[in-house]
Amino acid sequence: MRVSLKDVAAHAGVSVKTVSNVVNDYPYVTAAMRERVQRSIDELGYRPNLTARHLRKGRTGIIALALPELGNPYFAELAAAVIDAAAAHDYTVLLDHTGGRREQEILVSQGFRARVIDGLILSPIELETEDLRDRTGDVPMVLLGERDYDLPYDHIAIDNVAAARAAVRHLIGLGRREVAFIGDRRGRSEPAQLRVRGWREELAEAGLPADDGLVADTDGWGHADGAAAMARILEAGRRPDAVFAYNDLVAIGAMRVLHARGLRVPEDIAVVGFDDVVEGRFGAVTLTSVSPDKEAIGRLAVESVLARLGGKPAEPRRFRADHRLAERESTLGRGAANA
Amino acid sequence: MRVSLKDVAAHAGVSVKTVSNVVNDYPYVTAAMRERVQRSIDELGYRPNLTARHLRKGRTGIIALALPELGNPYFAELAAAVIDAAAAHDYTVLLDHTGGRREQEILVSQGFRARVIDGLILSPIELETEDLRDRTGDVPMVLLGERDYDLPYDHIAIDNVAAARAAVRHLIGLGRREVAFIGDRRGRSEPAQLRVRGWREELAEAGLPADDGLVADTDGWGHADGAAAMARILEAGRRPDAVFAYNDLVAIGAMRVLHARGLRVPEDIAVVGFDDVVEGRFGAVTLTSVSPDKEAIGRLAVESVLARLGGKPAEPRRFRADHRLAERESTLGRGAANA
DNA sequence: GGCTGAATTTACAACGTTATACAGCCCGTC
DNA sequence: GACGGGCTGTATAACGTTGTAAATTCAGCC
Repeated sequence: MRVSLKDVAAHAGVSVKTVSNVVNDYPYVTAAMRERVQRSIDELGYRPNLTARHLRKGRTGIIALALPELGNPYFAELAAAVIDAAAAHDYTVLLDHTGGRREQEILVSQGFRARVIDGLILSPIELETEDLRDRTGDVPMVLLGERDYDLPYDHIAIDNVAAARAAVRHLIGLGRREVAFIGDRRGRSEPAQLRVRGWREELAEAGLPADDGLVADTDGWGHADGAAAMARILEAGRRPDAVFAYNDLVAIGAMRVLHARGLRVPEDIAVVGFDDVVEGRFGAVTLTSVSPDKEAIGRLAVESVLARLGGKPAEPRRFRADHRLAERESTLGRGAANA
Repeated sequence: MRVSLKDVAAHAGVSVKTVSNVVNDYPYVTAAMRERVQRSIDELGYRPNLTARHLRKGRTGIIALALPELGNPYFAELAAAVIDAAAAHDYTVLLDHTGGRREQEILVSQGFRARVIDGLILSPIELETEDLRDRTGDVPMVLLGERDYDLPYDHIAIDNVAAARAAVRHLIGLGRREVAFIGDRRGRSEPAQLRVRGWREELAEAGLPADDGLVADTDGWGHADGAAAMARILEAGRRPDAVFAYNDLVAIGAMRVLHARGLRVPEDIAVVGFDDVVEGRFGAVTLTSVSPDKEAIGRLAVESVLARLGGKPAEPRRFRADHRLAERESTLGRGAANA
């Protein structure tokens, strides 16, 4: 059985509290006593039981991070950033994935999946505002990503509309006139809507028509979805000279189809993705992509959830993490600097 | 403040234990009592404090999974498999990443990173047998991956030598005669050694020379490492007709370089990877790859760590998960079935 | 040598839960 | 109508830790 404070106390011939004092570096302990107790601790191999400590203190030292899917490298990279940011505050991260399904997201937001946690960072996809309304308020929660909820939770996102506009502006600046958007979800995904809006606004500003026939829906946001949507556009007889994809996976899937049909990127069709995942930097054609500052997002998320720990009812805050456009071969052509 | 059993008991006018009995579906509770208590529970919004429950029961319901890096999609996909397998047993997963660094791995194996856990699944890269020798034995641990430790821990791996041989056999069967291996770590990585061994054995069996000049070292196992190694081989004036890479990321990095230099895959050089990550199925040229059964690995890992919970000192077991070769365009050429 | 006050150590009660053991109660039986 | 036994419900004591407050020790000083 495991060694407890009591065992150490008996072994050292002192009270339990004294051992606790040594373990916690309580100042009023004589050097002699400290050494004597420490010897017993070492000898017995005592290790504090964190569950008990947490029960006593009311904190667990764990925050949960719930992401739609780990298979998407964007989320994997984000998870790594959150884990590192949490470690810097002596917190560990319990990871969950929701598949982006509303039910799972509700379960997570209510704390039914991971319940021994001090805080929750949730990246919702389908979750609705009403799903959060009667959330029991004991565990602070921070929302991540593009959805905009009118609720008193901290929220960390990048400016999707601005980012999308920058991407489309880049394409227009390169002389492209027919820019498709791939990755809408039949208007039912808010982040996709924001990016479509950016696309629309930037085209309008350039005096170009925003042709709804060039907005392609997808079921998901993986490689296969991008490939299927790109194929549909081409089979409908459309031939845009540029594609702005919801994310990098969709973009890479689309490029795969273009390649298979003998269309050159970027000569025939330029492609811009979103997320700047590592994968995009190592395809046959490197991918131009909107690059959110993942470290900043992870850091902000951890810091804001930890700041709420005391249950302080501060005003909810909205953080905007930075983004930039990483320009690569899929828009600039072979030999482009690998930004 | 949070509602506790005591509050519910006071509200319902019964003892604490009775409320506990209702919560835990203890059979000897009358329907009337059950309903009365349940009403109080609902009214007050009671939710059990798992920390306390865990303290009492000695279990936390959490297992830790420590992987080298999440950025590698193989590990992200594996993590997803473990999370799902754990959820099937009502366990949640605390995720950590070690960067594949020995010190981090030691810390994790000793439980210094995540300490509120019932069990640990560790995928080591640099960890040495001696690092585990004086591990304090309270938390059961299962090792994942290719390293072979002579220690009493369950271990789950695929047969690396056999898998590597299958990959090389496939290349030889396609008529390739000069097969490079990319991704050794100067002989210091055991899993790489196993794959090199498979490469060597299969070449020997085919009566082909195993040319050490065609074994390329890398510092890591990411895209960039594969790209650098491939470039080095070509710059040394070598022109193999096939490449077997340590993993898919290395393979994709290598293909990127081949493409940039105008070499065609597979016509000029066929490429085989390892891990079968999704990314490999959506490049301009889809990647032939050794495909380990990740679901099986995740399932076996969770099941064996949970089986050890009682501290039963059963004989350590070694599980071999299945693998197969997913044959795609990087060896078969355009139009290959997308296995 | 006893007094004072600071420095050190300790006893005890929590934190919220469940296991154990026991106390009623109701029912049928002899 | 007392007795045994199966149902229900309860008091109490843990689980291992730390905060509080009280007890002890000790040095310095009159």
